[in-house]
Amino acid sequence: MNRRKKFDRDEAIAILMEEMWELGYEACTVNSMSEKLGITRSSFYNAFGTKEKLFCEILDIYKISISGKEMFKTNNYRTVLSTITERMFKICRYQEKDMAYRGCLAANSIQEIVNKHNEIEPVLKKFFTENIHHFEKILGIAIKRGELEDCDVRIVALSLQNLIIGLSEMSKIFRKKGELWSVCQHNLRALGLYEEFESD
Amino acid sequence: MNRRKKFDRDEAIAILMEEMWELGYEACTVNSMSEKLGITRSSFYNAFGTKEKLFCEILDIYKISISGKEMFKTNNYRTVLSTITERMFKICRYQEKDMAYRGCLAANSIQEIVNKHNEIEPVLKKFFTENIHHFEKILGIAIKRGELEDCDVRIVALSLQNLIIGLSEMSKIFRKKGELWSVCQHNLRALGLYEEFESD
DNA sequence: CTACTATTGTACAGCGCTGTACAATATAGT
DNA sequence: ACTATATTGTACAGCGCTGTACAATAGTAG
Repeated sequence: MNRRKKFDRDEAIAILMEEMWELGYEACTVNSMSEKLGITRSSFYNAFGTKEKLFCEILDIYKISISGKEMFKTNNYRTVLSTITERMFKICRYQEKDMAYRGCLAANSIQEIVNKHNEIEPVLKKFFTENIHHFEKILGIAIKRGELEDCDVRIVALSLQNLIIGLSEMSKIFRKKGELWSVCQHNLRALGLYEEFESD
Repeated sequence: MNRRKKFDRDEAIAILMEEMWELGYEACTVNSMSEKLGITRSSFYNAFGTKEKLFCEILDIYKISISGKEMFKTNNYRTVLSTITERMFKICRYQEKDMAYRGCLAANSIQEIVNKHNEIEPVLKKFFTENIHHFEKILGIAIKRGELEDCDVRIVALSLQNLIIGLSEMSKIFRKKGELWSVCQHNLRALGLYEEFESD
Protein backbone atom coordinates (compact mmCIF):
# COMPACT_ATOMS: atom_id res chain seq x y z
CA MET A 1 0.00 0.00 0.00
CA ASN A 2 2.51 2.53 1.15
CA ARG A 3 5.67 3.70 -0.41
CA ARG A 4 8.79 1.69 0.37
CA LYS A 5 11.41 3.21 2.63
CA LYS A 6 14.41 4.75 0.99
CA PHE A 7 16.86 3.41 3.55
CA ASP A 8 17.36 0.32 5.65
CA ARG A 9 16.50 1.17 9.24
CA ASP A 10 18.81 -1.40 10.81
CA GLU A 11 21.68 -0.33 8.63
CA ALA A 12 20.96 3.29 9.51
CA ILE A 13 21.08 2.54 13.23
CA ALA A 14 24.40 0.77 12.78
CA ILE A 15 25.77 3.85 11.03
CA LEU A 16 24.44 6.17 13.72
CA MET A 17 25.93 3.96 16.42
CA GLU A 18 29.37 4.48 14.90
CA GLU A 19 28.65 8.18 14.68
CA MET A 20 27.53 8.50 18.29
CA TRP A 21 30.41 6.34 19.43
CA GLU A 22 32.92 8.62 17.78
CA LEU A 23 31.35 12.02 18.28
CA GLY A 24 29.38 11.54 21.49
CA TYR A 25 25.73 12.05 22.27
CA GLU A 26 25.58 15.83 22.21
CA ALA A 27 27.69 16.32 19.13
CA CYS A 28 25.34 14.05 17.21
CA THR A 29 22.56 16.41 16.28
CA VAL A 30 19.42 15.39 14.45
CA ASN A 31 20.72 17.59 11.67
CA SER A 32 24.11 15.92 11.37
CA MET A 33 22.73 12.41 11.71
CA SER A 34 20.12 13.00 9.03
CA GLU A 35 22.78 14.41 6.79
CA LYS A 36 24.99 11.41 7.47
CA LEU A 37 22.20 9.12 6.36
CA GLY A 38 21.36 11.26 3.37
CA ILE A 39 17.79 11.81 4.48
CA THR A 40 15.95 14.86 5.73
CA ARG A 41 15.15 15.61 9.31
CA SER A 42 11.49 14.92 8.81
CA SER A 43 12.38 11.41 7.66
CA PHE A 44 14.58 11.06 10.71
CA TYR A 45 11.83 12.05 13.10
CA ASN A 46 9.49 9.77 11.24
CA ALA A 47 11.86 6.80 11.44
CA PHE A 48 13.27 7.16 14.95
CA GLY A 49 10.85 9.30 16.86
CA THR A 50 13.30 11.24 18.97
CA LYS A 51 17.02 11.30 19.55
CA GLU A 52 16.42 9.79 22.99
CA LYS A 53 14.58 6.80 21.59
CA LEU A 54 17.32 6.35 19.03
CA PHE A 55 19.93 6.30 21.77
CA CYS A 56 18.07 3.51 23.55
CA GLU A 57 18.00 1.49 20.36
CA ILE A 58 21.68 2.15 19.75
CA LEU A 59 22.58 1.04 23.25
CA ASP A 60 20.69 -2.19 22.65
CA ILE A 61 22.56 -2.82 19.44
CA TYR A 62 25.83 -1.93 21.15
CA LYS A 63 25.10 -4.39 23.93
CA ILE A 64 24.62 -7.15 21.40
CA SER A 65 27.51 -6.14 19.16
CA ILE A 66 31.14 -5.44 20.05
CA SER A 67 31.10 -5.94 23.80
CA GLY A 68 27.72 -7.50 24.03
CA LYS A 69 26.15 -10.88 23.67
CA GLU A 70 29.35 -12.84 23.60
CA MET A 71 30.95 -10.79 26.34
CA PHE A 72 32.31 -13.18 28.92
CA LYS A 73 30.09 -15.91 27.58
CA THR A 74 30.91 -19.02 29.51
CA ASN A 75 30.77 -22.62 28.48
CA ASN A 76 31.85 -25.94 29.86
CA TYR A 77 34.80 -26.40 27.55
CA ARG A 78 36.98 -23.69 29.05
CA THR A 79 37.55 -21.91 32.31
CA VAL A 80 35.71 -18.76 33.28
CA LEU A 81 38.98 -16.99 34.02
CA SER A 82 40.50 -17.66 30.62
CA THR A 83 37.29 -16.39 29.06
CA ILE A 84 37.48 -13.20 31.09
CA THR A 85 41.16 -12.73 30.31
CA GLU A 86 40.68 -13.31 26.60
CA ARG A 87 37.72 -10.97 26.46
CA MET A 88 39.64 -8.23 28.26
CA PHE A 89 42.54 -8.78 25.91
CA LYS A 90 40.24 -8.30 22.95
CA ILE A 91 38.84 -5.11 24.44
CA CYS A 92 42.35 -3.71 24.87
CA ARG A 93 43.44 -4.78 21.42
CA TYR A 94 40.32 -3.28 19.91
CA GLN A 95 40.79 0.03 21.68
CA GLU A 96 44.44 0.20 20.71
CA LYS A 97 43.68 -0.49 17.08
CA ASP A 98 40.86 2.04 17.00
CA MET A 99 42.46 5.01 15.33
CA ALA A 100 39.52 7.18 16.36
CA TYR A 101 40.24 6.44 20.04
CA ARG A 102 36.57 6.12 20.79
CA GLY A 103 36.80 4.02 23.93
CA CYS A 104 33.56 2.41 25.04
CA LEU A 105 30.28 3.86 23.80
CA ALA A 106 28.50 3.32 27.10
CA ALA A 107 31.35 4.70 29.19
CA ASN A 108 31.54 7.75 26.95
CA SER A 109 27.87 8.40 27.47
CA ILE A 110 28.10 8.55 31.26
CA GLN A 111 29.50 12.06 31.33
CA GLU A 112 27.05 13.40 28.78
CA ILE A 113 23.90 11.74 30.03
CA VAL A 114 23.99 11.21 33.78
CA ASN A 115 22.47 14.25 35.51
CA LYS A 116 21.74 15.81 32.15
CA HIS A 117 19.18 13.70 30.32
CA ASN A 118 16.78 12.30 32.84
CA GLU A 119 14.79 10.38 30.24
CA ILE A 120 17.66 8.16 29.15
CA GLU A 121 19.78 8.11 32.29
CA PRO A 122 17.93 5.04 33.61
CA VAL A 123 18.56 3.21 30.35
CA LEU A 124 22.28 3.80 30.63
CA LYS A 125 22.34 2.82 34.27
CA LYS A 126 20.45 -0.34 33.42
CA PHE A 127 23.14 -1.18 30.89
CA PHE A 128 25.82 -1.12 33.55
CA THR A 129 23.69 -2.75 36.22
CA GLU A 130 23.02 -5.67 33.90
CA ASN A 131 26.70 -5.89 33.07
CA ILE A 132 27.56 -6.07 36.74
CA HIS A 133 24.95 -8.75 37.35
CA HIS A 134 26.39 -10.76 34.52
CA PHE A 135 29.88 -10.42 35.97
CA GLU A 136 28.62 -11.49 39.37
CA LYS A 137 27.02 -14.53 37.80
CA ILE A 138 30.09 -15.79 35.99
CA LEU A 139 32.31 -15.03 38.96
CA GLY A 140 29.94 -17.12 41.03
CA ILE A 141 30.38 -19.94 38.55
CA ALA A 142 34.15 -19.55 38.75
CA ILE A 143 34.00 -19.93 42.52
CA LYS A 144 31.76 -22.98 42.27
CA ARG A 145 34.21 -24.54 39.83
CA GLY A 146 37.08 -23.83 42.15
CA GLU A 147 38.81 -21.51 39.71
CA LEU A 148 38.52 -18.57 42.05
CA GLU A 149 38.70 -18.53 45.79
CA ASP A 150 35.62 -17.44 47.67
CA CYS A 151 35.16 -13.68 47.71
CA ASP A 152 32.59 -10.91 47.51
CA VAL A 153 31.57 -11.32 43.88
CA ARG A 154 29.82 -7.96 43.87
CA ILE A 155 33.00 -6.10 44.71
CA VAL A 156 35.03 -8.07 42.20
CA ALA A 157 32.38 -7.50 39.53
CA LEU A 158 32.43 -3.77 40.24
CA SER A 159 36.21 -3.83 40.07
CA LEU A 160 36.05 -5.46 36.68
CA GLN A 161 33.58 -2.86 35.46
CA ASN A 162 35.76 -0.16 36.96
CA LEU A 163 38.73 -1.54 35.07
CA ILE A 164 36.84 -1.54 31.77
CA ILE A 165 35.58 2.02 32.18
CA GLY A 166 39.03 3.19 33.23
CA LEU A 167 40.67 1.54 30.24
CA SER A 168 38.10 3.14 27.97
CA GLU A 169 39.16 6.61 29.11
CA MET A 170 42.84 5.74 29.37
CA SER A 171 42.88 4.59 25.75
CA LYS A 172 42.14 8.15 24.72
CA ILE A 173 45.10 9.57 26.55
CA PHE A 174 47.86 6.98 26.69
CA ARG A 175 48.46 5.65 23.25
CA LYS A 176 51.66 3.72 23.63
CA LYS A 177 51.19 0.40 21.92
CA GLY A 178 50.69 -2.49 24.30
CA GLU A 179 50.55 -0.38 27.43
CA LEU A 180 46.80 -0.69 27.77
CA TRP A 181 47.01 -4.44 27.80
CA SER A 182 49.93 -4.36 30.22
CA VAL A 183 47.85 -2.36 32.67
CA CYS A 184 44.83 -4.57 32.16
CA GLN A 185 46.92 -7.71 32.59
CA HIS A 186 48.52 -6.35 35.75
CA ASN A 187 45.10 -5.58 37.22
CA LEU A 188 43.59 -8.91 36.25
CA ARG A 189 46.55 -10.68 37.88
CA ALA A 190 46.20 -8.55 40.97
CA LEU A 191 42.49 -9.28 41.17
CA GLY A 192 43.19 -12.99 40.79
CA LEU A 193 41.26 -13.11 37.53
CA TYR A 194 44.09 -13.67 35.10
CA GLU A 195 44.61 -16.91 33.27
CA GLU A 196 46.46 -17.65 30.07
CA PHE A 197 44.29 -18.27 27.05
CA GLU A 198 44.82 -19.45 23.51
CA SER A 199 45.00 -16.38 21.35
CA ASP A 200 43.98 -16.50 17.73
CA MET B 1 44.32 55.15 36.21
CA ASN B 2 41.83 52.68 34.99
CA ARG B 3 38.48 51.75 36.32
CA ARG B 4 38.44 49.00 38.94
CA LYS B 5 37.07 45.63 38.03
CA LYS B 6 33.57 44.82 39.12
CA PHE B 7 34.46 41.26 40.07
CA ASP B 8 37.32 39.33 41.57
CA ARG B 9 38.97 37.34 38.82
CA ASP B 10 40.23 34.56 41.07
CA GLU B 11 36.89 34.19 42.72
CA ALA B 12 35.24 34.13 39.31
CA ILE B 13 37.51 31.31 38.14
CA ALA B 14 36.70 29.34 41.27
CA ILE B 15 33.00 29.73 40.52
CA LEU B 16 33.45 28.74 36.89
CA MET B 17 35.49 25.71 37.93
CA GLU B 18 32.52 24.47 39.96
CA GLU B 19 30.26 25.22 37.02
CA MET B 20 32.41 23.35 34.51
CA TRP B 21 32.88 20.50 36.94
CA GLU B 22 29.16 20.04 37.30
CA LEU B 23 27.93 20.81 33.81
CA GLY B 24 30.88 19.82 31.66
CA TYR B 25 32.90 21.75 29.13
CA GLU B 26 30.37 21.98 26.31
CA ALA B 27 27.39 22.79 28.47
CA CYS B 28 29.27 25.76 29.91
CA THR B 29 28.73 28.39 27.26
CA VAL B 30 30.24 31.83 27.35
CA ASN B 31 26.68 33.04 27.70
CA SER B 32 25.81 30.90 30.72
CA MET B 33 29.13 31.53 32.45
CA SER B 34 28.84 35.28 32.04
CA GLU B 35 25.32 35.12 33.37
CA LYS B 36 26.51 33.04 36.32
CA LEU B 37 29.06 35.72 37.17
CA GLY B 38 26.58 38.51 36.61
CA ILE B 39 28.69 40.15 33.95
CA THR B 40 28.23 40.57 30.23
CA ARG B 41 29.92 38.54 27.56
CA SER B 42 32.15 41.37 26.55
CA SER B 43 33.48 41.52 30.09
CA PHE B 44 33.99 37.78 29.96
CA TYR B 45 36.00 37.96 26.76
CA ASN B 46 37.92 40.83 28.20
CA ALA B 47 38.74 39.00 31.41
CA PHE B 48 39.44 35.49 30.14
CA GLY B 49 40.20 35.82 26.49
CA THR B 50 38.61 32.64 25.25
CA LYS B 51 36.83 29.68 26.74
CA GLU B 52 39.83 27.53 25.89
CA LYS B 53 42.21 29.74 27.85
CA LEU B 54 39.79 29.73 30.73
CA PHE B 55 39.74 25.96 30.72
CA CYS B 56 43.52 25.87 30.99
CA GLU B 57 43.38 28.20 33.98
CA ILE B 58 40.65 26.14 35.58
CA LEU B 59 42.63 22.95 35.14
CA ASP B 60 45.58 24.59 36.85
CA ILE B 61 43.42 25.65 39.78
CA TYR B 62 41.88 22.19 39.90
CA LYS B 63 45.31 20.61 39.99
CA ILE B 64 46.20 22.71 43.00
CA SER B 65 42.86 22.38 44.73
CA ILE B 66 40.85 19.29 45.56
CA SER B 67 43.02 16.55 44.12
CA GLY B 68 46.04 18.65 43.45
CA LYS B 69 49.03 19.91 45.28
CA GLU B 70 48.66 17.75 48.34
CA MET B 71 47.71 14.71 46.32
CA PHE B 72 49.86 11.88 47.51
CA LYS B 73 52.28 14.30 49.04
CA THR B 74 54.91 12.26 50.77
CA ASN B 75 56.96 13.03 53.83
CA ASN B 76 59.32 11.22 56.12
CA TYR B 77 56.91 10.88 59.00
CA ARG B 78 54.62 8.35 57.38
CA THR B 79 54.70 5.62 54.80
CA VAL B 80 53.98 6.25 51.14
CA LEU B 81 51.37 3.50 51.08
CA SER B 82 49.35 4.92 53.97
CA THR B 83 49.44 8.28 52.21
CA ILE B 84 48.14 6.74 49.01
CA THR B 85 45.46 4.80 50.86
CA GLU B 86 44.30 7.82 52.79
CA ARG B 87 44.22 10.00 49.73
CA MET B 88 42.19 7.43 47.81
CA PHE B 89 39.85 7.13 50.77
CA LYS B 90 39.32 10.86 50.72
CA ILE B 91 38.61 10.81 47.00
CA CYS B 92 35.98 8.11 47.48
CA ARG B 93 34.44 9.86 50.45
CA TYR B 94 34.35 13.13 48.57
CA GLN B 95 32.69 11.60 45.53
CA GLU B 96 30.13 9.81 47.64
CA LYS B 97 29.24 12.94 49.51
CA ASP B 98 28.99 15.00 46.35
CA MET B 99 25.28 15.20 45.77
CA ALA B 100 25.89 16.50 42.26
CA TYR B 101 27.82 13.34 41.38
CA ARG B 102 30.38 15.27 39.45
CA GLY B 103 33.21 12.79 39.60
CA CYS B 104 36.62 14.16 38.64
CA LEU B 105 36.80 17.34 36.58
CA ALA B 106 39.74 16.14 34.52
CA ALA B 107 38.28 12.70 33.90
CA ASN B 108 35.00 14.27 32.86
CA SER B 109 36.79 16.42 30.34
CA ILE B 110 38.41 13.51 28.52
CA GLN B 111 35.28 12.56 26.62
CA GLU B 112 34.46 16.13 25.66
CA ILE B 113 37.90 17.33 24.74
CA VAL B 114 40.04 14.53 23.36
CA ASN B 115 39.64 14.37 19.56
CA LYS B 116 37.32 17.35 19.67
CA HIS B 117 39.25 20.39 20.87
CA ASN B 118 42.75 20.17 19.50
CA GLU B 119 43.86 23.40 21.18
CA ILE B 120 43.30 22.15 24.72
CA GLU B 121 43.72 18.41 24.26
CA PRO B 122 47.48 18.66 24.97
CA VAL B 123 46.78 20.56 28.19
CA LEU B 124 44.49 17.83 29.44
CA LYS B 125 46.92 15.10 28.42
CA LYS B 126 49.69 16.95 30.20
CA PHE B 127 47.59 16.94 33.35
CA PHE B 128 47.38 13.17 33.33
CA THR B 129 50.94 12.65 32.20
CA GLU B 130 52.19 14.73 35.11
CA ASN B 131 49.95 12.82 37.47
CA ILE B 132 51.39 9.54 36.26
CA HIS B 133 54.93 10.83 36.64
CA HIS B 134 54.15 11.87 40.17
CA PHE B 135 52.73 8.44 40.94
CA GLU B 136 55.81 6.80 39.45
CA LYS B 137 57.98 8.96 41.62
CA ILE B 138 56.32 8.18 44.92
CA LEU B 139 56.03 4.50 44.02
CA GLY B 140 59.76 4.56 43.39
CA ILE B 141 60.26 6.01 46.87
CA ALA B 142 58.04 3.29 48.33
CA ILE B 143 60.20 0.64 46.71
CA LYS B 144 63.38 2.28 47.94
CA ARG B 145 61.95 2.36 51.45
CA GLY B 146 61.04 -1.29 51.22
CA GLU B 147 57.33 -0.64 51.55
CA LEU B 148 56.62 -2.06 48.15
CA GLU B 149 58.32 -4.92 46.41
CA ASP B 150 60.16 -4.16 43.21
CA CYS B 151 57.85 -3.79 40.22
CA ASP B 152 57.24 -1.84 37.05
CA VAL B 153 56.30 1.50 38.59
CA ARG B 154 54.94 2.78 35.29
CA ILE B 155 52.36 0.02 35.09
CA VAL B 156 51.39 0.42 38.73
CA ALA B 157 51.12 4.19 38.30
CA LEU B 158 48.89 3.73 35.27
CA SER B 159 46.81 1.25 37.25
CA LEU B 160 46.35 3.81 39.99
CA GLN B 161 45.31 6.44 37.47
CA ASN B 162 43.02 3.91 35.86
CA LEU B 163 41.44 3.24 39.21
CA ILE B 164 40.84 6.92 39.88
CA ILE B 165 39.27 7.57 36.48
CA GLY B 166 37.12 4.47 36.79
CA LEU B 167 35.91 5.49 40.24
CA SER B 168 35.07 8.93 38.93
CA GLU B 169 32.71 7.45 36.37
CA MET B 170 31.43 4.72 38.66
CA SER B 171 30.43 7.30 41.26
CA LYS B 172 27.88 8.63 38.80
CA ILE B 173 26.20 5.29 38.33
CA PHE B 174 26.56 3.27 41.49
CA ARG B 175 25.47 5.32 44.40
CA LYS B 176 25.23 2.81 47.17
CA LYS B 177 26.93 4.30 50.20
CA GLY B 178 30.32 2.85 50.93
CA GLU B 179 30.50 0.72 47.81
CA LEU B 180 32.91 3.04 46.05
CA TRP B 181 35.38 2.78 48.88
CA SER B 182 34.94 -0.99 49.07
CA VAL B 183 35.87 -1.29 45.42
CA CYS B 184 38.77 1.10 45.82
CA GLN B 185 40.02 -0.72 48.90
CA HIS B 186 39.77 -4.07 47.17
CA ASN B 187 41.78 -2.78 44.25
CA LEU B 188 44.43 -1.13 46.40
CA ARG B 189 44.83 -4.36 48.35
CA ALA B 190 45.07 -6.35 45.13
CA LEU B 191 47.69 -3.96 43.75
CA GLY B 192 49.66 -4.24 46.98
CA LEU B 193 49.19 -0.55 47.69
CA TYR B 194 46.85 -0.73 50.66
CA GLU B 195 47.91 0.17 54.14
CA GLU B 196 45.87 1.23 57.14
CA PHE B 197 45.97 4.92 57.98
CA GLU B 198 44.78 7.10 60.77
CA SER B 199 41.51 8.61 59.67
CA ASP B 200 40.36 11.91 60.98
C1' DC C 1 -5.21 4.11 -14.55
C1' DT C 2 -6.90 5.87 -10.43
C1' DA C 3 -7.08 6.54 -5.63
C1' DC C 4 -5.07 5.97 -1.38
C1' DT C 5 -1.47 6.45 1.94
C1' DA C 6 2.96 6.51 3.91
C1' DT C 7 7.26 8.50 3.07
C1' DT C 8 9.95 12.31 1.88
C1' DG C 9 11.10 17.30 0.94
C1' DT C 10 10.47 22.21 1.78
C1' DA C 11 9.54 26.05 4.51
C1' DC C 12 8.98 28.45 8.52
C1' DA C 13 9.40 30.69 13.17
C1' DG C 14 11.89 30.50 17.16
C1' DC C 15 15.74 29.88 20.01
C1' DG C 16 20.47 30.26 21.84
C1' DC C 17 25.12 30.82 20.86
C1' DT C 18 29.17 33.29 18.85
C1' DG C 19 32.33 37.13 17.99
C1' DT C 20 32.85 41.79 17.00
C1' DA C 21 32.17 46.72 16.93
C1' DC C 22 31.15 50.61 19.21
C1' DA C 23 29.12 53.44 22.74
C1' DA C 24 28.61 54.33 27.70
C1' DT C 25 30.65 54.46 32.11
C1' DA C 26 33.68 54.74 35.99
C1' DT C 27 37.99 55.77 38.16
C1' DA C 28 42.72 57.37 38.96
C1' DG C 29 46.06 60.84 38.15
C1' DT C 30 46.99 65.54 37.00
C1' DA D 1 37.33 69.40 37.22
C1' DC D 2 39.39 67.46 33.36
C1' DT D 3 41.49 63.82 30.84
C1' DA D 4 43.05 59.42 29.78
C1' DT D 5 42.11 54.74 29.84
C1' DA D 6 40.27 50.42 31.03
C1' DT D 7 36.05 48.22 32.01
C1' DT D 8 31.41 47.41 31.00
C1' DG D 9 26.94 47.49 28.28
C1' DT D 10 24.42 47.42 23.94
C1' DA D 11 23.69 46.11 19.40
C1' DC D 12 24.31 43.58 15.46
C1' DA D 13 24.85 39.94 11.84
C1' DG D 14 25.54 35.32 11.32
C1' DC D 15 25.20 30.61 12.31
C1' DG D 16 23.22 26.04 13.46
C1' DC D 17 19.80 23.63 15.77
C1' DT D 18 14.92 22.42 16.85
C1' DG D 19 10.15 21.02 15.97
C1' DT D 20 6.23 21.52 13.28
C1' DA D 21 3.25 22.19 9.36
C1' DC D 22 2.28 21.32 4.93
C1' DA D 23 3.23 20.19 0.18
C1' DA D 24 5.33 16.92 -3.05
C1' DT D 25 6.26 12.31 -4.24
C1' DA D 26 6.19 7.41 -4.95
C1' DG D 27 4.42 2.92 -4.66
C1' DT D 28 0.62 -0.36 -4.01
C1' DA D 29 -4.00 -2.15 -4.34
C1' DG D 30 -8.17 -2.22 -6.68
